[in-house]
Amino acid sequence: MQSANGMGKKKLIVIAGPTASGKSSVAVELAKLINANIISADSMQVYRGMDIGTAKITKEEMKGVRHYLLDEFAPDEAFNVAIFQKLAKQYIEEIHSHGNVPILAGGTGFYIQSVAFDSEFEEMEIDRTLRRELEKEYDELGAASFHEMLKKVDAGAAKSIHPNNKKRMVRALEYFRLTGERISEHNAKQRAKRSPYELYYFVLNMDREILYRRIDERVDKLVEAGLVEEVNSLLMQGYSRNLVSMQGLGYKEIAAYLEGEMSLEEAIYIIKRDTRHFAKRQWTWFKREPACRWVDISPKDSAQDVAKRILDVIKKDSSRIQEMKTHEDGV
RNA sequence: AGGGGAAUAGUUCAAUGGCAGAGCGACGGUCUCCAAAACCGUCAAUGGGGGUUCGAGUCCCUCUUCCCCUG
Repeated sequence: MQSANGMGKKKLIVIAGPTASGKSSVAVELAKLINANIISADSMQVYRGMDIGTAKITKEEMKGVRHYLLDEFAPDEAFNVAIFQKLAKQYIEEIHSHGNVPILAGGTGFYIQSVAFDSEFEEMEIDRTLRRELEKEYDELGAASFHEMLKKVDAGAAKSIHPNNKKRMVRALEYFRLTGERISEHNAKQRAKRSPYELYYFVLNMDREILYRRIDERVDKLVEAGLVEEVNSLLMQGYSRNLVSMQGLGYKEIAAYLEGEMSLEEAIYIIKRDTRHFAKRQWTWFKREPACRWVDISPKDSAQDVAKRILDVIKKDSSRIQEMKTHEDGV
């Protein structure tokens, strides 16, 4: 019998948080405690050959815990939420079928949402042409006229999307043309969804000052570890600067440096700044997600400590759900 | 010490004597198929004192601070 509060549902643990908060190692420690497997929820770590810039977890750091969705794509392959969701759902099922618990770990809130709340995406692989056309139309008509056009078919979307936001303007109209449904209505429906999982959604949280310092330090370390060489090697292999994967933090800036557009110092400054901005956007995302539980950590806490604290919360919740279940059965 | 120059938002720069603006930043936010992307909003300044003028960031005097040159 399926009902609210996770009864009858399968467990899914999420370890999220801003970049450089220590998610990866906490996820590993937690996985060791409960015999779980980890699915990476990261839009950049799926790419092979992009290791240093994405601060990808190493074999040793995995400590024998199985990780999914790392290194699955070449840097010039298309990747997006829909693809992520499809694969992640497959892996979750596979992990459950082995009797293990899946941990979704990463910083891409949008991707986590798509799995944790099972967003619906239509099949639309083929339709790159329509999007191209709409993008062209947007450029030709200008933001204001395009906005008017959208308003005629989907007033709700037109109201909530800023005319300057080309990506979402185009997407909203594309969605309508493709499905005949308004994206504003679709989104409202999706937002009302409950998780199909017994969901434990944790967000690692750290003092802002401290996190920003960690980001600066990490960028310096990445450069020392050979970020420039990594980007150079990708370019030499023929991966173009305008690939989506090459828009990742650290990659576009170092590519610009290698092309002589800026000094290395400038590139490093920009990477640090933009990574801080990124962390801020991640916070904003998780803040508006009501399912999130914030785990305050300080740099002194070891990954094991944090993992234990998280496990305590899971146990408590889990036993409450169990109680409710037996109570319901007894009635 | 003498001579010259500068002083405007956290920072880099704007502003015929006529409503002090912009970029970067900091802060807040949006997000349901490019999301490490894309986009929006808010904050914040004329170094101190005097004068000229209907009106001074702008002109004059003075103090302070900084830069350059000479010694």
